[in-house]
Amino acid sequence: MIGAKLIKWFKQNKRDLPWRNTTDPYKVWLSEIILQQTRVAQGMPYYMAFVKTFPTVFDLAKAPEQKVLKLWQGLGYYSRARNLHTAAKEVVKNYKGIFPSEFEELKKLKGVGDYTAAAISSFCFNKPQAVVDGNVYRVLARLFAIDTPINSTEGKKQFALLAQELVDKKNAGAYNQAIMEFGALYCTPHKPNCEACVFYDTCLSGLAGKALNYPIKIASKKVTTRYFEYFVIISNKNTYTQKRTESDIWKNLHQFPLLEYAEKPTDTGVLEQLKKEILKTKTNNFEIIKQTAYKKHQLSHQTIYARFTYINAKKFTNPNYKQTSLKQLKKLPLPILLANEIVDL
DNA sequence: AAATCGGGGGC
DNA sequence: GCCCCAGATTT
Repeated sequence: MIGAKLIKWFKQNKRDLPWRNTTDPYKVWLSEIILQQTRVAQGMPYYMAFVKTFPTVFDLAKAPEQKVLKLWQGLGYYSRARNLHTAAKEVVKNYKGIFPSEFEELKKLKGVGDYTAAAISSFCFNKPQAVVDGNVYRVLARLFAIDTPINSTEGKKQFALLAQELVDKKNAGAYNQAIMEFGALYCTPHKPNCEACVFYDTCLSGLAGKALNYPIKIASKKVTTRYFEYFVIISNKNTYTQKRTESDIWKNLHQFPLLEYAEKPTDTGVLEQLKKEILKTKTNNFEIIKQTAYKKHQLSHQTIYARFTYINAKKFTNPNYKQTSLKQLKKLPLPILLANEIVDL
C-alpha cells in the first residue's frame, strides 16, 4: 500500500498553492484547466487573474469570448480557453451554476477529460477516482518498472487501471494530490531524489538503478516548418487585422494580414503576392517602411519563421481585414509572437 | 490509433 | 537543441 506513505510525505512536503486552500469546484476546475500541460509557475499568474476577473462561474459564463482569450494570451493551447468558456456556460445552463460532483457527469463538460474530472471529483468531493497525469505516469512507471509506453493506447489503459487499483478510496483527494506532488517535487523527470526516497527499498526501477529509463514513451513525429510573412499596414494612423477562424493554431486570435509559405519564399515572390492578394494594387502606391528579420517561433509540432514588414499605404481597402487603431490592437487576443512585436508600437 | 494544439523553463 | 509540464479533442 503506497497510499499511507504518499499522504504522509505530502503533509510534510506540499507546496502552499492558492487552489489548495479551497474546495470550491469552480476554482479547482479553473486551476486544473490552466495547469494542463503547464507548469505551476507559468500558470499561477493566470489563475490569479482569472479568479480576480471572474470570481464565479456566472461571471465567466457571461463574458465575451474575446475577453477570455485576452486574459489567456500567452498561455498557449487556446482551445483550453475556448472550452473553458463553453463549459462555464454549460454549468450555468445545465446545472444552475453548481458543478456536478460525479466523475462521469464532470466529463460531459467541454474540455474536461479523464484527468480533470478525476481531479475535481476527488479534490472537492473526495470521490474515489484516481488521477493520471504526467506525474502519475512517471511515478508508477518507475515504482513498477513498467515498459509499456505511456503514450500508447495500451499504456493509457494499463496505467489508468493500475492507478485506480492503487488509489486510497477513503482519501482519494489527498492521495491524488500526494502522488502528483511527489512526482513534481521528488520523483522528477531528470533528477529523481532516489537516495532519500520513501520508496527506496521497493521501487523496482530505482533498485535497478534505472529510474531515469522510465517512463517509456513512443517518439513523436518531428515538426513541420512554416514561413509567416506578416504585414503591418499603416494607413491613416490605423492598421488592419483579421481573426483566425480556421481549425489551425491560434484559432479565434487576431493577426495582421498574413502570407504563408511551406518553404522560405523569395522577396520578389512575397512582394508580388502582397500586391495581388492583400493590397490589391497593380501600381507601387505603397512604401515599405521597414522589415524585421525572421524570428523563429517554436511550437510543439511546428517551427514557425515569422517576419514583419511595415507598410505605408495611402489607400487600403480590403474587406478581408478590419481597420484597427493601436489602442484596439492592444486589446485583441494575439499570439504571443504578435503581442511581443507590438509592445513598442 | 495518431495527430494536433503553445509557450516557457531546465539542462 | 531536447524534453516536459495537474491533457483534451479532432481526425
